Amino acid sequence: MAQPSGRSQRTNATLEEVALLAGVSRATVSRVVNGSLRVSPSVRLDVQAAIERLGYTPNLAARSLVTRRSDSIAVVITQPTGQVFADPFFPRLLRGISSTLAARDRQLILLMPELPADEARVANYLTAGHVDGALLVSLHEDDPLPARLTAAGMPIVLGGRPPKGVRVSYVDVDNRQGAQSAVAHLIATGRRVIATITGPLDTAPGIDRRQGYRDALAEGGLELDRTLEALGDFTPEGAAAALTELLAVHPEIDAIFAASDQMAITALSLLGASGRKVPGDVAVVGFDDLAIAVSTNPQLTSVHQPIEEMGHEMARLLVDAVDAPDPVPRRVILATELIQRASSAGRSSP
Amino acid sequence: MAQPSGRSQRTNATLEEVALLAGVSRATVSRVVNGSLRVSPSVRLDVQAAIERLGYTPNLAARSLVTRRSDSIAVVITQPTGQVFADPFFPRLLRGISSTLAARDRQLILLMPELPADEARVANYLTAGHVDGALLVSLHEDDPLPARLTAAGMPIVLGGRPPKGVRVSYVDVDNRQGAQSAVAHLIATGRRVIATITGPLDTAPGIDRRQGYRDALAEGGLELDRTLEALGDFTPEGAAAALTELLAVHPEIDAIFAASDQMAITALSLLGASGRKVPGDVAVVGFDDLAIAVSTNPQLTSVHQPIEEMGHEMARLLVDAVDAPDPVPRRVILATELIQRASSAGRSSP
DNA sequence: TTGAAAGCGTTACCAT
DNA sequence: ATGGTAACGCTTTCAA
Repeated sequence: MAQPSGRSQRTNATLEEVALLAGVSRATVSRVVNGSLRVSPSVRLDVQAAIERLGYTPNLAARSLVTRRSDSIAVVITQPTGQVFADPFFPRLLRGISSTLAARDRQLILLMPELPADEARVANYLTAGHVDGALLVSLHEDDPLPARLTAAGMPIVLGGRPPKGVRVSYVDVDNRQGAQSAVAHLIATGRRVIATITGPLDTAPGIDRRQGYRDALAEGGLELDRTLEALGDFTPEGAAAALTELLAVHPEIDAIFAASDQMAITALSLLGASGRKVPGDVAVVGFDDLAIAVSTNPQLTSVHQPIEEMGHEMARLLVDAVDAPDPVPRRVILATELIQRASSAGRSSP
Repeated sequence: MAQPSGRSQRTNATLEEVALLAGVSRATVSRVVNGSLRVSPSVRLDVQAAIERLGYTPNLAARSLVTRRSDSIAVVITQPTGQVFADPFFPRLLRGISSTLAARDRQLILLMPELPADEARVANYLTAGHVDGALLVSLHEDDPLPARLTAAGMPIVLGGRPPKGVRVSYVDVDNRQGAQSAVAHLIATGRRVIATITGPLDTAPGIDRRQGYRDALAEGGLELDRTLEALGDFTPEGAAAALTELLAVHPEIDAIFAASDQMAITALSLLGASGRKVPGDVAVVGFDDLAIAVSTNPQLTSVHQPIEEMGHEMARLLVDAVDAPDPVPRRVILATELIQRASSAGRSSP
């Protein structure tokens, strides 16, 4: 597995050396390091001084060998097609996860299987007990990983609603409510022929955002017209195709809710090309609230997702589960927020 | 350090159990696992069968304890202000790093210090010998980490040109050449009053891209006019301010090279708002080639960076250094590519 | 409250 | 080519 040669190693102080310097036994030093209460204050001070002096840091490998815990958590990002990466979702999620994990003294081990072959490797690695738990992000619909890990007794938390009837803990943003508020806003500002460009309908966000669209229509007393629902896939190409079709069938459209900013931006430019004014003729609302939303012309109204907080919650849930195993799956749904900008300004205000 | 309780653990097969089943000694099994040649084929087969049967996976902690290597690599992302994250740079870089590391059987440990306090923790963690080497990305100008790690004998590779006279291995994209090709293209298509919106000039990309702009001007026989160089900071706000100033002083501008797509997109919308046609009146070229470059109106010409390849090279360089220590710093500069789209179409071709 | 000693699972050296 | 046997650095009974 690892045949390459070794390398020069900073000789770190060991527990033994600290014990020697402090004039106590290894066991006592260990107790100090691990915050045991059964150590007299004076000895504790001596030991701490010795630790300080030697710059001692515990050898994680040795500790892990005996405790059978690694104090590290895997984050598994199973990139679907690779295309879904037009936004800085992962950096922000990772930042959220990372800061919470750091605060609780866990290492973040990042696994990004690309090929199906990698996935087997990953599953193997995880079940081999090298990590105490796993955070799973952007799973495909039929990914066997959650079931396998759960069966192996490994605590996991998913990012995003799990497919089917998989009973596991997860954290998600409220896609449905986010979409609902976006469309409700369009209705409130006088739009009546509201189309949507959906995400792929084999993904939870795609499904949930469309449902939010339908919810808002129903609540607003507008009739659901399936020909106003164009299937997109979060990509510019897909959005362009969907919108072209939409405009051909429904030239009277006065608002579009796109299930992603990427698609909304495409819509912005296509609408312009077709001679329609935004928001004069057609209002556009996106989903994601990417940074570029303020750079488009006009600036894009969009649904903001608390991505870092999602990371925080995922890490918190998992670490809690690792520290105190509990078979009951938890779920956390985070609220989204509609950020209103020029692309959906009411007709009264140009 | 870690006082919380343990947790249920999958009891993995051990070397001992495999040895028992295969009817050989632990040492022999170890040799098979590590691909030693000094094992007879028949025994090797027996052992492999036993491994398979038991689903044996080596205990990394135990291995690391004796070999004094962790077979894991840290990726340290010291996010500067947090704003610089308008593009999916990190996911792509991480993907590149991850795949190369996986291919060479190293674990990727991700460290994202946020506060200066975290940085101390990180430095400590790294020098404690828990990883075999570190990949450092997006350092601030005066970050002490490279020096500290190098002094501690830890192999490191930087992503991006190092500040000042720091002598370490690094991988960078050819920002200068990329900018040069962008501006050369503008000159070649008949533009004569070419402005630039720079990045922050205390960062390597900011400096290098401006230099590329100047190179192209010189090569094209155009005189350098510093009032055509507006200071930006990669953000929409900064770009807007810079461009407004620029247009006030030089209403005759017929091309803009923005040091980032984010800024180029802002320029696109501001130029439109000011009544100028792109590319009819003014050509615009960006840098990054973000996915949205194809969704803007008009589509944005931009300099493409091989980010995943950058990750590959970084990982490769580091793992090589870990396996075969060598004090000579290496550097790899990756070529960029100008992707021509509508925003810089020549005047002859509308 | 403290110390002695027994492992944890692996590698690597030394015999055979 | 194979096996026996020390380590590796730490935690954790068990005694004292």
